Order: sequence, then C-alpha cells, then structure tokens
Amino acid sequence: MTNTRAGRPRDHRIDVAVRDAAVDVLNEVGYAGLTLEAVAARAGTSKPALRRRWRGRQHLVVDALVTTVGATPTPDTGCTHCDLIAGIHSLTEAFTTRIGRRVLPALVADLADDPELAELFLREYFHKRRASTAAALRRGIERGDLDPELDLDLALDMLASTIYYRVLFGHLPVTDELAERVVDVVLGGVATVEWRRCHPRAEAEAGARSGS
Amino acid sequence: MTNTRAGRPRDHRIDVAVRDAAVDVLNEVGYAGLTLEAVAARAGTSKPALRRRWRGRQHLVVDALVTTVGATPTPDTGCTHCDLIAGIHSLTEAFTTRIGRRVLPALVADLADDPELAELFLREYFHKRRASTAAALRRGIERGDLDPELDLDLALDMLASTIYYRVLFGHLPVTDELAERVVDVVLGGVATVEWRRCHPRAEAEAGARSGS
Amino acid sequence: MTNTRAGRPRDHRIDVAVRDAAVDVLNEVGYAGLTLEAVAARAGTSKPALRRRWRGRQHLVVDALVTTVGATPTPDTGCTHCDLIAGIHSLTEAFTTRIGRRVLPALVADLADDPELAELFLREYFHKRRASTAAALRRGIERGDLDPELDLDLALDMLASTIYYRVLFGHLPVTDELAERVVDVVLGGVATVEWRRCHPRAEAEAGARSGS
Amino acid sequence: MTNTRAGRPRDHRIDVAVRDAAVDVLNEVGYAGLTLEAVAARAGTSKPALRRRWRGRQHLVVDALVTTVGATPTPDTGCTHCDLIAGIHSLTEAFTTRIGRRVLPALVADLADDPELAELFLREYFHKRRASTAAALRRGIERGDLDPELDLDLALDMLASTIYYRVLFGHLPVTDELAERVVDVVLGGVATVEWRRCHPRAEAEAGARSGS
DNA sequence: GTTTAAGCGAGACGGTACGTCGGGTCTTCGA
DNA sequence: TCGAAGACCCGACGTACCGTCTCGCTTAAAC
Repeated sequence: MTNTRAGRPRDHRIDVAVRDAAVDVLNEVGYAGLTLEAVAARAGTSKPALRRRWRGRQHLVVDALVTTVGATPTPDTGCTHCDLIAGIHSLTEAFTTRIGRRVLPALVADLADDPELAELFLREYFHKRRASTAAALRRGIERGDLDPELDLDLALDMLASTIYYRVLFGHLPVTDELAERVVDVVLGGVATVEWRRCHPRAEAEAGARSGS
Repeated sequence: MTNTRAGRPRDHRIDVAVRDAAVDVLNEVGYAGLTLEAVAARAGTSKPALRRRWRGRQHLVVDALVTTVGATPTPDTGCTHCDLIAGIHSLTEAFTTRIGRRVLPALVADLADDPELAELFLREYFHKRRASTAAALRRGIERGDLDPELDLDLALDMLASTIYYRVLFGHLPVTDELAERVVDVVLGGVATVEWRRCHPRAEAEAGARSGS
Repeated sequence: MTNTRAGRPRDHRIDVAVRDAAVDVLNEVGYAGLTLEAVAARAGTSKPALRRRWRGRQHLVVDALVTTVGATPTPDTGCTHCDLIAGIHSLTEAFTTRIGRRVLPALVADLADDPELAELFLREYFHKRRASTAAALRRGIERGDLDPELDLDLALDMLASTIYYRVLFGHLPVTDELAERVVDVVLGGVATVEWRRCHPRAEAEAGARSGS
Repeated sequence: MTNTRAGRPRDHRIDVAVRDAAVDVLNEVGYAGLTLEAVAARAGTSKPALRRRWRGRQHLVVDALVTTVGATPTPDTGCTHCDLIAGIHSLTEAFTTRIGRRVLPALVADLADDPELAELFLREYFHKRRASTAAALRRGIERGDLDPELDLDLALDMLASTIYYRVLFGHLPVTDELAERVVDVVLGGVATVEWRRCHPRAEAEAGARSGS
C-alpha cells in the first residue's frame, strides 16, 4: 500500500548494471581514476541516475565493495590460536585482489571527510568482519586461553591492523605466514621471562588472572 | 662545481612560500580539497613553477608533511618499556593535528598508485620515524628485556599500526593511554599462563631463552 | 516545438554578458591582447561556457563586432554620386573606433586560417554592408549614370578597398574627403581625354552605350 | 675601427639558418602557429639568439618575407596601360604563394600594434614595390596619358588595394585578368558619358586639363 | 704573450593562457 | 508524479609558449 509510491518505479536493472560497471572501472583505473561519468557510460545510463542512488562515488564504491569483497567469517574449530590465524589470514586474502589493495585504502581515506560514509562503511563492511573475530576471542576467554580481562577492542585492532599497515605503506610484503606471526605476538608478546618477572604490574595481573 | 649548472637558477624563496602555502591550504580544506592552483595562488606564484619542483600534489604534500609533522625521535632512558611507550605516544600526537588526522590517510592511499611517491614517502617520512623506535627495540634486546630472536620489523609494525588503524577507520578513539596498552600487549601478549604452558613452541623458546 | 529540446537550456544572460565583456576587453587591450580567460572573468562566467557558444576567440569577436560596428546602410537619395560617397564614408567612420581600426584588421587576418570563420564573417558582417552599396550601384545603372555592363563586384571592391588599404598599412591617413575622391576615380577614372580617344576598346564601349 | 667592437663576433650562419627555418615554419603552420621556439629549434639554435637579432617574431617574419617575396619591379615599356597592368599583376603573383596569402595579412594586422615594425615593413617591403609603380604613373603623366593633376597616392592605392581586398576577405577569387580590369577602371571609370556631361566639376576639370 | 672583459650561445626559470575533463545541477520529456 | 536523460556551468588540470635571467665559453682588445 504505502510501500508502492506514486510515480514511475525505479529500474532495478540499472542498479546491478552500475555496480558491475563500477567494479570493472575500479579494476581498470583504480579508485582515483574512477569517474561517475565513466561508470554511467559503461553501465549504459546517465550521471543523474547514479546520483539518485548514491550520494557520490564513495558511496557507490562502498556498495560495490560490499558486493565484491565479502567478509569471510572467522571459523570456530575449538582452537583459539587456529581460529584467530584463520580469521586474520582471510584478511590478507582480501588484499590480494586489486580492489582490496588499491581501492580500499583510498576509500578509507575518504571516510574522514564524510561521517555518513564512515558510518555506512563501518556498518556494512568493517563490523561484519570484526564481529566474527570478536566471537573467536570471546570463545578463547571462555575456554581459558585468553586473559578474561583483556581489552577486546584493542586485541581486535592489533590483530587486524598490521595487515592494513603493510598494505598501506608497502614497506614490507604481506607474506602467507604473517597472520600466524601476528597472532603469536598478540597472544604471547615479545618480552623475555626476565622482563616479565621484573614488571610485576603486567605479570602480577597475568599471574592473578591465571591463578584464580 | 657541480652545483653551478647552465640556466637560470631556481628561486628558493618560492620553495618555502609554496610549502607554507600548502600547509595552510591543507589545514583549511584538507587533502581532497587541495589544488595546485590554490596553492600556487596563495604562494604568489604559478602552476608551472610548482610542477617544476614537484611531480604532483602528492609529492608536494609529502614535502610539506616532512617539514611540518617532523618525527619526534624515540627517547633513550634506559627503560625499554618507557621508551617504546614514549615513541608510540609521539605517533598519537602526530594525529592530533588536522594534517595528521585527515591528510596523512589520504596521502597514504595515493602511495599505491605511484611507486616513486611511495619510495619518497618511505624514505623521507616513514623510515625516519621507524628508525629511532627500531633502535629502542635493539637496546631492549641488548638489555635482555626483549626476545633476541624477535622479528624486529613485525614488532615495529605492531607497535605503530594500531594507532593508524584507529585513525583510519575511526571506529574507536585514540586515547592518551593507547600507546601504553599497545606496548603492554606487544611485550606481554594477551594469553593466559595456562595457554602458554600448553603451547610449548612459543613458551619453549621463551624458556630456552630465559634459561640460558 | 523544436525549440524545446532535452537538457538544461542555455542561460542567455551569459551571452550578452560575454559579448559586452568582449567589447570592453577589445577596447582596452585590443585583439592580440584579448584572451578568453579575461573575457570569461569579466563576464562573470567560465571558459567552457564561452567555448560552448563560440569556437574560439575569433568567432566571439565576429559576434561582438556585428553587435557593435553594425553596418550603416548606404542611403537612397536619387543621386548616385552622393549615395556612393555616403556609403563609403560610413566605412571610414567605422574605422574611427578603436575596434574598427585595430581589431578588424587582425580579425581579417585570421580569416585565412579558418574557412568556417571566413564564411561567418562574410555572412554576418561583410555582405550586409556590401549589399546596400550594391543596391546603390544598381540604381545608378537604372538611372543611366553608370555603365550597365560594369563589373558590379569589381566596382564594389574598388570603392571599399582603398579605405581598408590605408587603415591596414597606415602609410597614408584616412581623411574625411577620401570617400569622395575614391568615388570620383571609380566613376571618372584618371586618364586624359586623349588617352581615352586612343583606346577605343574602353571608349568605344562607353560611346556605344551613350549612343544607344 | 669603431666598427669592430670588442667581444665575440656574431655567428652569421645563425642568421641565415634562422631565416630559412622561419620560412619553412611559415609554410607549414602559418603565421599564427609560428613560435620562436619552433624556429629556434629548427634552426639548431636557441631563443635568446633569435631575440638578440629580432625584436619579436613580427620583425623576424618581415625579414624573412623581404628575403622571400621580393618585389618584382613594374616594367617600363612605353605603354602606360601595359606597365600598370604588369605591375599590378606581379602583386597577384605574390599572393599565390602560401606565405603571401596567409602570412602577409596577419603580419600587416600586427603593424597597428608596433609603430617601429610598421616603419620597418613600409620601408623594406611596401614602398619598394610602390615606388616602381609610382614611376610608371609619372611616366604616364609625362606621356600625356594620365591626368597631370591626379592624386598619385590615391591612384597607387586604388590600383593595389583591390588585390589585397580580395585576398583578405576571400569573397571573390583573384583571377588572372583582375589586374587588367582594375587598371581599366582606374584609368577610365565606370560612369556613362551622360553622367560625365552632367557633372561638370569632374568633367570640366578633365576637359580643362585635356584642353590645355 | 698574457690578461681582461665584453659579447655570445644556450639552458632553465617564472608566468600567462590555452584547451579539456569531470563534478554537480537544472530542465524537459516520457513512463 | 516521479524517474531517465541530456545539456549546462564551473573548478581545476596539465601543457605550450613567451620573455627573462643566468651561466660558461669564445674571442678580441688592452697591457
């Protein structure tokens, strides 16, 4: 009733045509080279038709990204260590595509200029991926593998951020075993046993936790 | 000698005027809004003069960044833990400026499209900051605080990346104590003692080290 | 009907603003100093808006010329001699304006490089002026004042060309009585009666005509 | 003595190389498309070398023109009519070259902006051609063919201007017999005998002259 | 014969204007 | 009544060229 609004209905074939065209264009010329004009032309439609559906090229790209680079959920195998590695490893795979490697950084950079876009991106892409890794961490706590008082958000950030970091700056390659090394550090740290003994604050907490 | 080449010498006052103008423009309209035309106009010069000095606005921005957000070196106090916190904390300070918060992400996104720019950025900005933190890590190893076989590059990445991560996605604030929390995790990890006991690979290494 | 076409209609206020601005600029800096950029700026619009309307500055100047130095029609007083003098004299007046004196020659020089421009100029400016003088010549023939077999085009050229010639080369001034002197020569020639008698071809024709 | 000035003497091979290069460039891209840079490059030298010799491209072009389109002097056959036709006809020939047809008009247009250039052009090109035709007219007067009180300058202008006029505007072709037709009109006029009889001023003068 | 400096050739610079691309907006037509 | 599409206006881009300034070198005059 109220769902069907008056006037000419929107042609949904245009939606999919534009999304496909956007992915093509992104793969060919990247994010900086993408123009609404080119996307519209390739989709066989016009600029205003795009603008009516998306606020700008950023919003269009988010839409195309979500459709394309969907999040692989972190598995639940009963092994905390393994689950985390798998979850982070799926992130490295997302960056092997040209879109992941060259489009995502640029898109992310635009988030700072458009809060609405940031909200959309976090909701549609970021948190979907993050949620399943958070679940793995919680299972690790319940299982007694992880410090029950750990800062969940911080751990999630530290697990994922290094991959982004290397992709963004390109100073070091994203190797296949990177996920495992990152998880090892986040779980075990890099300090020696001596250092841990001499820093009761951190170790005391850990001891108190483990002792309880 | 080799300094004197044929042709009219470059007017170095233009260099500084443009750099200053670029910083002003960045602070006013951000990276996406920066145009060579506006910078040239504000600096009282012309586009070709800019183009002769910098390949594009990205290169100009790198130059302006280096001049503006210079790296605060990681201190050497004899305390590994403190030095690292101070070093990472200086990173959060760099992101309190508008330039750091909004310009750097966008600039970094452009690195993927221009290898030459990436090389310039890494050399002039990234590695300068990274080097002094790497030195702190090495001192920590010599001091016996850190695992002598740790992956230095990985540790450096994990120390810095979380700050970038939060700035980029804005899903969580960059609080003042974030630096300390990150260092704690990198040094100590988040796993429980039980977990460490059951994972001899990581713990055995730590034990072997401490036992020697 | 055919007037309403798809797309945003053109803003006609821009047309007049640009034409006015062009005339101003021409009066201030002349033809060589006229730039589309300056005209656009003074008209409060942009270069592409101009370029959409005119192919280049030449076409714009033709348009501005037609609006400004409109052709004064040759009068019809019943006196062939007087009409022609008046018609040619109006030409000298057109060259008293700065636009006529300095712009027209330069514009005319550009005709050779652009046939389309030449066609436009001839249609919109040249032939409008020429037509009314041609009518005066025809009236002179009907009236029996002029040789009915004269080459109309040649006569028109000879009447007008001397004014242009003096303006172009500037070797002699364009005085007020020049129009009369030119008409006198075109009508009467400069040969002596003796010479005419010895050249039956020209004189025989004249005689045959007068004798009929 | 004072002729040989101190310092390095000018390389005269550059003069001729540049003049040749200028003619080539003019033939290829015309006057509007000629740039000092292109001429210098083609001549194998540099812009300052050109600028030291010529004030600007206009002066260079005048120099190249004089060297290329030299004036053919009006002959002296004893026949006024024939001499004039030959003199004017040589003018039409000068306009059959691409340089004459496309370069000269543009150059002439620039005379208005540079009095010094105008003086140079008139002296080096215009008057040289004009002088020999003036001599032919004077011989015609002495011979009794031409009205001894004719305005010599006006007659010269009227003889030559029509050719320029047709070349400039291109509204009519410059045919081979145009020279003859022009001379006919200048000598004989286009009025009928009746008209001449009714206009005693012009005819009385002619009669008085012929009768004396 | 050596010194001195004037003028030249050449290169790069600073700046104006060009022609073009793309973004965002507006208007008309068609469904 | 609203969607589709075309044209429009404008900001900014990257480039070509002009006119100028500076350098190093050549050459002739001066000592």
